[in-house]
Amino acid sequence: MQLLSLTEENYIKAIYSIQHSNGTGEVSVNEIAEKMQTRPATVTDMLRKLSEKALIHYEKYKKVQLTAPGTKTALSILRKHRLWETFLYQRLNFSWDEVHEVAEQLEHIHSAKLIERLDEFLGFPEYDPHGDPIPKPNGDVPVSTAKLLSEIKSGDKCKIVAVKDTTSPFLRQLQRYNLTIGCRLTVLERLPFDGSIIVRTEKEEQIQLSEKIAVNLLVL
Amino acid sequence: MQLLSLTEENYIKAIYSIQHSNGTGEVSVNEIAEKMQTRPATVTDMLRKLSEKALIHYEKYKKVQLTAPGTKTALSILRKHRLWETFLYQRLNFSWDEVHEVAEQLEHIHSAKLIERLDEFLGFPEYDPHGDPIPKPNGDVPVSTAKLLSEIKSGDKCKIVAVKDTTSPFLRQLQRYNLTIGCRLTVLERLPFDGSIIVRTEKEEQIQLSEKIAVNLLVL
DNA sequence: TTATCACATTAACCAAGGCTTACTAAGCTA
DNA sequence: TAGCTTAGTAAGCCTTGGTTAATGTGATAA
Repeated sequence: MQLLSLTEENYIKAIYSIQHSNGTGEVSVNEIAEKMQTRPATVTDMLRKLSEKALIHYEKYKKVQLTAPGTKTALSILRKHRLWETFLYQRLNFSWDEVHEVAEQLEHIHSAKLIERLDEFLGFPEYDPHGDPIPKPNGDVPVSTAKLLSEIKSGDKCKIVAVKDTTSPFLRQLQRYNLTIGCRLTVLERLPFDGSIIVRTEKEEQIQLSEKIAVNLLVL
Repeated sequence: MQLLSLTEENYIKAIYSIQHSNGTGEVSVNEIAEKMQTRPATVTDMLRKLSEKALIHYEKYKKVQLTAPGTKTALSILRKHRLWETFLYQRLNFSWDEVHEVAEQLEHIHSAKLIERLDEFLGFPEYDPHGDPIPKPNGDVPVSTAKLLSEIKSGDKCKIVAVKDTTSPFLRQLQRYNLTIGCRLTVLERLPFDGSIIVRTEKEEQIQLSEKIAVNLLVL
C-alpha cells in the first residue's frame, strides 16, 4: 500500500462511503464533487491520479468503483478512524459528537504498528462508539444483524447498538433523551400518522421518538 | 496561537532545539539550514515568514531568537511530542527507540482538548520516557531534581526515573540486568578505580554497573 | 432517430508552499 | 582594508489541489 496524500485518502474515503450508501456500488463524478465540496473538473483530475495508482476502476464517462487495493486502502483508513474514535470515547472521555473531528486528523497518521497496538490496547473492539463496525487488519468487516428501530414491532424489546447518522445535532438530541449505545428499549406503540414510535427505557421513562430518529437508530 | 503548517512547526522546533543546545540562545541561519536539511536561502525565506507571524526576533544578518509567542508555540509542540511518546511507551508498549518517529507525526495533530485529555489520561506525567521534562499547558517546564546514578552516595537508596541515552544497545543492556524505569536500587559500593557501582535491586540481586551505565541512568 | 440536456472531460490557468541556483551584500577578522 | 564566511535577494521550479470556460458524451424523450 503506497503512501497517499491527505487529499487522496479523503477521496478514497469519499468514494468508499458513496459506494456503500447508494446501493449500486457505483459512484458518479458529481457525487464525489458534492461530497468533497469541490468542482467536477477537480474530481476528474483526481480520478485520473487514483486510477494511475490502481486504486479505482475508471473509464471516462463511466461510473467509478474502488479496486481491490483501493477498497483495502479505504478499509484501512476506516479502521484507523474508528479505532481512534473508540480510543477518544472510551479512554479520553470525549463525548459522542466530539470524536469524529479529531479522529479525522488521527486517521491520517501512518504507522501500522501504532494502529495494531492501539487495537490491542483497546481490547480488539468490533464496533466504534457509534456502533459502526471496525474493519479488521485483513479487511474483514464485522457484519451486524442490527435492524432499524423503525422496523421493530410494537411490544418487542431491543437494544441500541449503533447510530446511522453520526452528526452532532442527532447525537446531541439523543443525549437529551439520555439514549446511548447499549440502552435497552421496549417499543410500546407506533403511531401510523407520522411514524413516531413510543418507547420505554430501562428507567421506566417513556419517550416519543420521531420517525427520523427511529430510522437512524440501529438495534438488536 | 495561529495555525502553522507542518514545516513551520518544524522550523520552530528546530530553532528552539538549537537555542537550547548551544548555550548562547542565539541561532544562525546556517545552523537551521543544517538541522532542516535545506539551503540557507530557504531558511531566510522561512525566517521572514516566521518573523511576520511574530514568532521570532529577526533582523537581517543578525542571529535569530524565538519571541515569547514563538517559545510558547515551541513548548506546545514539545509538550505534544513528549506526551505522545509517553503514551506510546507506557500504554502501547512501544520501545524507547520506536516512540520518536511516530510522535513526530502525532505532535502535529491540532486539538487542545485532545492533548489535555491525553495528559490527564496519562496521570499528568512530568517526564517522558527519555526523562525529558514535559512542558505544562502554560509553558512551565518541570525542572528535574533527578541525579545521575553515578552521583549517589554509597548506602543511599534511589529509584530509576529516566535514561539519558536512548539508543537500543544501552536499553538492551539494561534489559539484561532487568533494570527499567521505576526500579528501586540501593547503592552498595562505589569502586574508585573505574567508577563502577554495585547496586542491590528490590529482588535482592546484586549488579555491578559500569560508570558508563551509571552516568546514563537518572535517579531520584 | 435524433435533439436535448445533464453530466463529464479538457485546457488553460491560479495560488500556496517549499524548495533551488546564481548572484550580491554584510560584517568579521587578519 | 582585503578577503572569507555568512546571509539575503531574485528568479524561478515543482507539486498539490484547486478554478473557469469551453467542449464532448451518451441516455432518453419526443
